[in-house]
Amino acid sequence: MPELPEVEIVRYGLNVLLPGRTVEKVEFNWRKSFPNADTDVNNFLIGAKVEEVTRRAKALILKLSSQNSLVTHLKMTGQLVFVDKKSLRFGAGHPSDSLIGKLPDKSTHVIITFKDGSKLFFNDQRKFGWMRLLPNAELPQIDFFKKLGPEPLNKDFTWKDLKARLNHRPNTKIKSALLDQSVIAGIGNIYSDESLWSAKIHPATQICNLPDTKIKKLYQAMVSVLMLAIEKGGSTDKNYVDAEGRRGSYLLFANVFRREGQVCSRCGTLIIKIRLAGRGTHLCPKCQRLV
DNA sequence: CACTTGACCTGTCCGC
DNA sequence: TGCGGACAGGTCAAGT
Repeated sequence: MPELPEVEIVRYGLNVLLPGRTVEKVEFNWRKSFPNADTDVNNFLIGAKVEEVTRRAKALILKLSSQNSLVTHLKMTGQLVFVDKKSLRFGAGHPSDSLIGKLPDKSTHVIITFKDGSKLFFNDQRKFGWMRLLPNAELPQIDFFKKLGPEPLNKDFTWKDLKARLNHRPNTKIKSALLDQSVIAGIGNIYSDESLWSAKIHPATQICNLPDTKIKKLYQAMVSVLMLAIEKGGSTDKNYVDAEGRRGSYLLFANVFRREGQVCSRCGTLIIKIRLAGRGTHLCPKCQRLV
């Protein structure tokens, strides 16, 4: 479930909390979550200082003083939550739905303890997520990063760039293309449905049937949907929380996602849910006509 | 090349 | 109350 806005919020939070802290201890209990943990942790993670937290697509990157990076992908149910020493000891003073004071729990797979006693928890109920320690120089070469398209919120990414990338796949349905990380990086199921509703485009529209005006609208919709989601703390369906264990409220503002059977806020027609690209897909059948 | 299906996992919900 | 099955959605690999 974490898509670009959620991962960006976690990045922002961690980048406030982690830089300057030195790793003292690493515990992990699920090998697939951290496949190269044995070989490199002692050499490049223990004793290293966190310098900066960055993001590419839906991946978080903790830059370390050891010239390595700890890369994390949250996939659908992953969480990366920081807890300071005081909260670890007392746990109190936080809202009842906050995770702080309740960690580790049964979904905790990795615990990083810093020299000052604070901890970073990697939780993942469904165990799809992963952490990997890689030399900085190798980051651009791993498959995951190599094939990614541009960041939609980069200032130099324009609607014409979007058009050029979409035109490489004229016969693809627009929703499939939005979900394809090699076309644009960071969009997932929630924000593709929301962007398409906002631009009044049916998710199954073939790209060759989209005039420039629609692609421009889609570009604008995508950017404003992503920015609104960041402003609202992201979308929490079940699992997503930020770097301090707080949930996001964007789904309260969603127009179609998980709103099948409710009325379209633009025209009053009932929102429907179909299956497309193997995913639940939500749309207004009147606003979003298939051409 | 476009598209679908299955795999990876667990928790929740629905119908019987 | 318990049980089986469908479903949730990010990514990759394999099949149509």
